[in-house]
Amino acid sequence: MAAKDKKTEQHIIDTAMHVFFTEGRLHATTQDIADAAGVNRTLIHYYFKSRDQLFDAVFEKARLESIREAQSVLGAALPFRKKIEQFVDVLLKRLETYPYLEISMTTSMHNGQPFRDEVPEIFMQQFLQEVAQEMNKGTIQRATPVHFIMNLFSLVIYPFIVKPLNQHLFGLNEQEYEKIVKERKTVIMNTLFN
Amino acid sequence: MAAKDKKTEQHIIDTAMHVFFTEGRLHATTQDIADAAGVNRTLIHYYFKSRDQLFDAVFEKARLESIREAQSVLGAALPFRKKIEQFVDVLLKRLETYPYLEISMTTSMHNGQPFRDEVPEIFMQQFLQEVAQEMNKGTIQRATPVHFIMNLFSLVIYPFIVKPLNQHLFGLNEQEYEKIVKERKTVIMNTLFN
DNA sequence: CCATGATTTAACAAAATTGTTAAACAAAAG
DNA sequence: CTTTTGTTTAACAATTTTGTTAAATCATGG
Repeated sequence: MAAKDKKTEQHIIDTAMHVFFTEGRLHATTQDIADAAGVNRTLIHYYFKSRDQLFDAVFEKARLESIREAQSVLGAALPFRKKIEQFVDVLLKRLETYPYLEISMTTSMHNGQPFRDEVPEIFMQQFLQEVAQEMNKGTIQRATPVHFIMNLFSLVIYPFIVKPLNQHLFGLNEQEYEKIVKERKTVIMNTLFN
Repeated sequence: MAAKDKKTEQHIIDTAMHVFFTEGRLHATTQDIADAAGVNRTLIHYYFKSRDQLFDAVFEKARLESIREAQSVLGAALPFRKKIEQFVDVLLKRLETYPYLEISMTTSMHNGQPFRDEVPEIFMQQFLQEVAQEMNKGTIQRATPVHFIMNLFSLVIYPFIVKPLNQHLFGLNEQEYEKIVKERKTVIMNTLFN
């Protein structure tokens, strides 16, 4: 039953990802996750020895997915602006699925969850060079290249993270916030490019 | 002893804010907080009936501080650009003290922590009008005014939130990240203004 | 100094959570 | 059909956490 094996194991991981990264319940119990997965709590210990090891599996999968996704766009052979546009799309789509992903991973890293792969990603180093070239062309603001990517991530991700806070601050209801979100991509592109 | 009274009560709140918003340990126990405050756990129940009520007090204080700070700058009679510059300074300073503030408040709001004051802030509505005027002048990108403030918050706050994630992604050590942070203000101003 | 409120100590009950074990049951593979 | 593997059930121990209580001690204002 190697097939079903992996299937259930992955189902538990996926459910945990949903609980952590979609619902933002980073300190959900093993029982919570078992319930959400429609599975007995004992089964979680059967596949993952402990809560910590389930965490490890979840974070490793999330990390790999994020990197693969970023790489597939940023590493592609595309005109720079087109590439950024696509990447914004990818990020926005992922945020709909996992609004709490970055926030959770950061919190966890801060509280001792280590990254398995401590090596910086190579594709990112390559992309940084591409950014530098673009700065020389004058299409984007001249600065240390990481700033461009920081700006990109910030502008896309942050408004999703603090949605409830923003709704209160600006006095926006659900629909009004939806409307703003729809405008975001254009605003972001205009902000990033000269 | 009304004086000492409030003193200790505030000390506990301040300590909790430190634990939550500086260290990012949002699910610290009452014992953790008592220890950090150098105080007996029973005393926490003496001042705050329950963990939840301590939470309420902490979040209410954080919220009021944030609003007061924002208001004092954004509500001041200053040229627009100068105002934004000052606000970036204020935000950056606050982030050094409480890097996990926004992230924590958002997570908590999502998990049921309600805002006492559900009324949107008036000063923000006024400031939004100021932003609209500035857009008409052409000094900043033309869009729905909230976008400008979203951009501002995003660009300043997000890189702090995901510092560990960014360090890994870009392969930056502590000093290198410090250097980037120092450059942030200029980059942000250049990004926000045409 | 003494009365009052602040703070600690100790001890405890109740609940929640994690982790373990053994037995039973289900389903699919050989 | 029988063995193996996946899954559930039940019961339990250990730990952590919250919340409560009563008594003792400390500090200070009147």
